[in-house]
Amino acid sequence: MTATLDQRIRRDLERKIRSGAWSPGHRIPTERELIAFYGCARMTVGKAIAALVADGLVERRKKAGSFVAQPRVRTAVLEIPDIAAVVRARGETYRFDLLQQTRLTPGQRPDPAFAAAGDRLLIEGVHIAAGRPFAHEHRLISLAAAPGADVADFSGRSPGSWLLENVPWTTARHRITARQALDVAVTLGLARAAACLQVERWTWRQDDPVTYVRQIFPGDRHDLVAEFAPRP
Amino acid sequence: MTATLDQRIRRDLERKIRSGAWSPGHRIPTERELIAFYGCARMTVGKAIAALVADGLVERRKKAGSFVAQPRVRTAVLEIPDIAAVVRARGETYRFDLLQQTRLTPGQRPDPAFAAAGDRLLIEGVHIAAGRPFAHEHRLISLAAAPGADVADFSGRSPGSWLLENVPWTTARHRITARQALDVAVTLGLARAAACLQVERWTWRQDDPVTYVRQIFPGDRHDLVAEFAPRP
DNA sequence: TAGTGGTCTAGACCACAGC
DNA sequence: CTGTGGTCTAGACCACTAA
Repeated sequence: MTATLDQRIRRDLERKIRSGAWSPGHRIPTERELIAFYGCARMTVGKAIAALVADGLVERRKKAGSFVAQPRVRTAVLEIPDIAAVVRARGETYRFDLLQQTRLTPGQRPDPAFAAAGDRLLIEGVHIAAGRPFAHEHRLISLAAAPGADVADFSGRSPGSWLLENVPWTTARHRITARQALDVAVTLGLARAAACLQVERWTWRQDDPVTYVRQIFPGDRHDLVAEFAPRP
Repeated sequence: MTATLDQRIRRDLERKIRSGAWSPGHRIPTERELIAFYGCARMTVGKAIAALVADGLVERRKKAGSFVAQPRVRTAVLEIPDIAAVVRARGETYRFDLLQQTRLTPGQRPDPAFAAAGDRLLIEGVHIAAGRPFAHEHRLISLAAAPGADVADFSGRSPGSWLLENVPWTTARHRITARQALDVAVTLGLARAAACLQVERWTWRQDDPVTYVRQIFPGDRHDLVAEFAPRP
């Protein structure tokens, strides 16, 4: 009861939808009807309905009105946190073991996954949790987009956290697949056929590629959880 | 240039942030300063900034002001679409082969992953794309939450799409892991050690559990892509 | 305590899609 | 056409908190 007016209206409408009292396709009252019902300004009911639209509960069509949307398993919000933070949240010690750090010139070892112009830094390493391998990391960094990366010290500290602090705002794309350990089996201390979760991430600053990273987790030591829940 | 005023202001501010002109921690002008600059009402700049807050680009503190947020790889929006829709979008034929359909009474074969009261329906089947196995599905449905599921016909049609149409609004939680094919290897036509992507989904209506589903995809035939991009 | 964001009002005009 | 949502204005009061 201490919430703001638009939040209370929003919850009121959401309850009617989630309970099934208003089923999918049902036309909800017009903004002007809701104004009269709640005795408030139009902007206030508009804000409440806009939040429901953002959550996919309602669809709006001009002249026709606002309708309860068909439920769909559409999207989920996936947490892709920093590995060091995950490990420390478990109460385990964390460190990053650097296996390789090489500067590549444009022609050298082109990677189809990461087509940055100019020099790139190739980094390979292992995230260690409580003394045991937690994830293998293979990373390429564009030195044009991240100047200073070639003189940073990645023995002990993961390049991911360095980039987070030193390269400003980014856009990212993730790809999640399953694969066998194979060439990283020895590094991770697994059988070659062990199932692993592979997360790839491409990061841009404006339109320039900044970094590509491929992280491989033992399937039995890591999972990803995605929530799709209404906002409180 | 045809966008609305709040969108143009939002883009204007976002460009300053993403380009690095305003770096993380920088204090952006107050709403009242922006009003003067853009010559508009306070609600309009408020809407623009609220959108930036929703995207995690800006943090606001009363009395102190609004600041460019520290970039974090926080969350990504993951598409978890209907399997039938994915297959058909590829231009392949789709069907669902039912392997087992059993009604369970409360005491029978309790599943730690799905603790619904009352009778449950256990469904096991395979999603078939272009004649080849695409995913194995193991599902439990609470008959209290989804009445009618026990008389529905799931030979040919996936229970997921049936539920989507027949059970109103839901909340969902997803878990993504990697595993070997093992007991579903024969069904999917894979080696027992083949790496597979396993997606589990728990669904509630209000606070009542509706269904639990575990889908297993051959690692080389499926992936999940998550975008974290600014809104246009 | 003063300045900031947070919320709300009571209007207004417009574009658009159904009728 | 007419009603709907979409957007915007020019104010207002309040809660919070950093200075």
